[in-house]
Amino acid sequence: MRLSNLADYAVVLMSAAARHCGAARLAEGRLNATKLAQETGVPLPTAKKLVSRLTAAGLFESTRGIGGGIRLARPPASISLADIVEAVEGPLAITSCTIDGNHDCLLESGCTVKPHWGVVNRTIRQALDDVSLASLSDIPSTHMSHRSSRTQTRDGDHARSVSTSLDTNGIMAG
Amino acid sequence: MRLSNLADYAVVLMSAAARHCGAARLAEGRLNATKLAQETGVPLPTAKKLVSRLTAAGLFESTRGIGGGIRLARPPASISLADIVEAVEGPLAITSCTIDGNHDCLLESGCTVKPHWGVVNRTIRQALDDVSLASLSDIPSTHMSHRSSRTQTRDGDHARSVSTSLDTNGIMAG
DNA sequence: ATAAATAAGACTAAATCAGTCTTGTTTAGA
DNA sequence: TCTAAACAAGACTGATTTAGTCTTATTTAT
Repeated sequence: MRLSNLADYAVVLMSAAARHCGAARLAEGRLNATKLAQETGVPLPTAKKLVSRLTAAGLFESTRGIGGGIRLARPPASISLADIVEAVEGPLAITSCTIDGNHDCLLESGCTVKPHWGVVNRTIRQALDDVSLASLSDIPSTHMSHRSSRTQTRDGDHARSVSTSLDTNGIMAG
Repeated sequence: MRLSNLADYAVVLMSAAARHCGAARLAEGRLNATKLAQETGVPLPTAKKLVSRLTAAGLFESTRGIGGGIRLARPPASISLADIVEAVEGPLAITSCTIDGNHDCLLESGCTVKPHWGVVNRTIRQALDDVSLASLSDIPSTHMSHRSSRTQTRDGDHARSVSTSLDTNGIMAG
């Protein structure tokens, strides 16, 4: 029930990208994976990989060659968390049985659980859809889900582990 | 962003248990992991493991010995999907930074993303909380998220792969 | 007191995920 | 026109997590 690290990184990366170029002022920055990695602290190779995926998914537009780079394909307001997560992790489904065409079910037609997954799934998707990239780039705070201050490669150790006293702004008080 | 197989199995298992004993008529059935495995098609060793975890989490009550078995610790109406998922997967948090006390964040205090995870997280938890075990045991249909009709062990091959034409009751039309 | 039945926990194997490296493509400059 | 530098894209390897199997410990009826 957790987001993969890759998806989390992707959100951070795109959030940074949104702050930078924002489809409007595209010629401004000549943004690329390296720059994003520097700013966010995401390891460069991982950033490159994610940029690839996000480009393939149509969230970034890339230009090759010596003057190349990337830019957001759409304005930040029209990109949601759901878009990003789905681009990195694939179809957004809680259980494999909620994926279309998956009929390898062992239970013989007496399953009482399946109908409910659809509801849960829609709710979760909605929650992710309601947060746009634009809103992500506004309020500054402290976060990133790197598990540890891992060894940076020679590509740059622009990020350092910070321990702030800001924590748990409200989780699972259920 | 998918539930682990184990968590999915756990839901199916408890749903079956709810149909059976239901804390009220507890003496009725002498339910145990083996019986649940038979009825649901979940592999026996896996069922045993899950029963252990669910018992440790306080959702099942177990009795050892020759006449032993398990039963729901609380009435089905007061057990939610969130309870089950949390029992199997641990704290319900979308990103590791939403877990209390996790401060291994690489980004140096300018993170604009974190504040939003709390909202998303609460929404998701609510969605899982809104579905009770009681409601799961009512409407029959077809489902289970086993990926394949895998080779059953000698313990029993009570389950067989069924392919119905029932699909996608509403996912990610978003 | 013994043996059978059961839950609990340790262990092994598989799958997935994260991260690194190499290759291919493009364009500026000589 | 050729060469070299910059960049994205994709293949590969290692590590972590997850799923599944097996063994051990505990309890009670006989």
